[in-house]
Amino acid sequence: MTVATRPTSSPVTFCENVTPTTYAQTRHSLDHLEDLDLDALNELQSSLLPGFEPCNAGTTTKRRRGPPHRRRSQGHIPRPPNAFMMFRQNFCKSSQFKPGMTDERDSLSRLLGKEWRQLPAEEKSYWDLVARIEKERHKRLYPDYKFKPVHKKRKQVQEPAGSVSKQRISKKRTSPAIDDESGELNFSMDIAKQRELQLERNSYITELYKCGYKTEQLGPFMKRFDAHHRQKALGLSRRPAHEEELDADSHSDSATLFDDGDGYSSTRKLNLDIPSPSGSRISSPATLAYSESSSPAPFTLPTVPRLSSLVPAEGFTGSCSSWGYQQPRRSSSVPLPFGQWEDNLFNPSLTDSTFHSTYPAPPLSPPPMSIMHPGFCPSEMDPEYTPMSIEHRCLIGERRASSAGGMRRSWGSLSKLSPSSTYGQEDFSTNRNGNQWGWMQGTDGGMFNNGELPEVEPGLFQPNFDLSAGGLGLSSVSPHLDGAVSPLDAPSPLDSLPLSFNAEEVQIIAPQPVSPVPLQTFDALGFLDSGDSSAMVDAIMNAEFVDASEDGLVFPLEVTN
DNA sequence: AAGAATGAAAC
DNA sequence: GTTTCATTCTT
Repeated sequence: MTVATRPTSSPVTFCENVTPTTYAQTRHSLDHLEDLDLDALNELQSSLLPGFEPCNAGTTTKRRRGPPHRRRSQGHIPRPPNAFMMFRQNFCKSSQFKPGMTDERDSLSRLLGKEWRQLPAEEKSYWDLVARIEKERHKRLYPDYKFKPVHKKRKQVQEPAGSVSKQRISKKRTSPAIDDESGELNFSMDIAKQRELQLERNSYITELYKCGYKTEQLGPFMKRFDAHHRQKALGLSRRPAHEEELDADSHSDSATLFDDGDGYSSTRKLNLDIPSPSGSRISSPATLAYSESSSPAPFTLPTVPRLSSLVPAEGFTGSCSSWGYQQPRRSSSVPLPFGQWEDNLFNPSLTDSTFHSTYPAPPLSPPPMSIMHPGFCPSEMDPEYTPMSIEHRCLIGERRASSAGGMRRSWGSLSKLSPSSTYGQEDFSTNRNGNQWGWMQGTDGGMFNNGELPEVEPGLFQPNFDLSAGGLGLSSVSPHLDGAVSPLDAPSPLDSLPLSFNAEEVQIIAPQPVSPVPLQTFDALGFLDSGDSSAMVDAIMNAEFVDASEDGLVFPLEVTN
């Protein structure tokens, strides 16, 4: 476990230490690979690549069944891999990666592509060397090999002079995150700003990928991102919801970077994996993802600040009897639905004052980045949010709002909690000011022993996680951190609290593996598509209640009259 | 002859 | 879907 003295926002790369460390010892000049025989090459390669076995050139022996002309059994000889291929293969072989970490191959490829482009020159040259050796080995093993790609007949497309081939345009569109200056970001903004925004946009996309989102799921995220920044740049007041809907639906010339014709609409399709209304219990995929027996964690993600001691800041003269730090967390049960939430968030016709006090609702103005992600319900305490309708409640899934919305984990010192029959002395620690304090969880004031947080909350690693700092009973000093706050660069909560702390008492919890949370929608009855909300409400009200407190199953919506 | 386009390598 | 390189196609 790594212990640091200060929470940092040091960049956490997606795949640290992908390059074997032995490189340093073998950096001597290797200009004469051509002179080495196969044995020498094998030896050299094994010294460079841990786990290297001098089998056939190419790399692994087992290979997926390819097209007939490329079967090993047919005597096909694969090309020698290039540096990137070696890099990628090594990553997949290494303990960092296990099959199943990403559902989608291409997201891994994209991540690795980005990683490769950012790889320090020194590490790149390591992989160049490995690839060179591989090439030489290949030459020794198959002296007569010649790469003979089979060219398909290129179809002749006659274009009128001056027009641009469509093929050419689409060909260059490699990753949505790269080098695309077109799209919605192109409003009146100077070039430098645009570039900066583009970079921000790219890293946002990377964050999403890291958290397991798939390319086709990014549409709503980027839609909000673009809308938010366009608004910011133009300094406009709120843009009517229907206009945004129009933007999304009409594929006009204001296409976004993700608009491939069906970019946004694809996320509107419902992915049904939900409890049946009859109340049969179906385990949530999210629950599975959190369980220990599920597939291995995808990535090592950032660290979490953790306080072992809090004391009021010097000069703080607040009158509250309790103070602390609140960290909103997402419910650990199930993810929020995708797409529908986004698409309806701004629809003013979907408000309903009945649930004013209980449920989060669409914002009146462009949302802070923190709620541009489905998966985080803003606090009902926030004046920015208006009442929420039944429709909205359905949109957040068939759960009580309390479990759908962001929960808050608090810790700090509470005068109302003192050693008693409920909480024993062992539940408290004494800080250096002599104050007793303990951790609390949720809203019930339950405490954990001796300052230990019970578990690492996976939601902390979500890109949608909002590190807003709040003080218990200290609303005046709980700044809401607006803007794109990813766990990677969110300011330490320590920075925004009226607290001082002992540097040596601040620890970093070692990075914990976190499984990607499957994104799903929970439209049990399929009404969202039909738009028949009254039927939906009827059905939900008649649905059997499923008690699932233990294993985090989905609750039917609790309807209050 | 030079530049563009494309296949193949691993997963 | 990734990067790179060898080869082939096009101008």
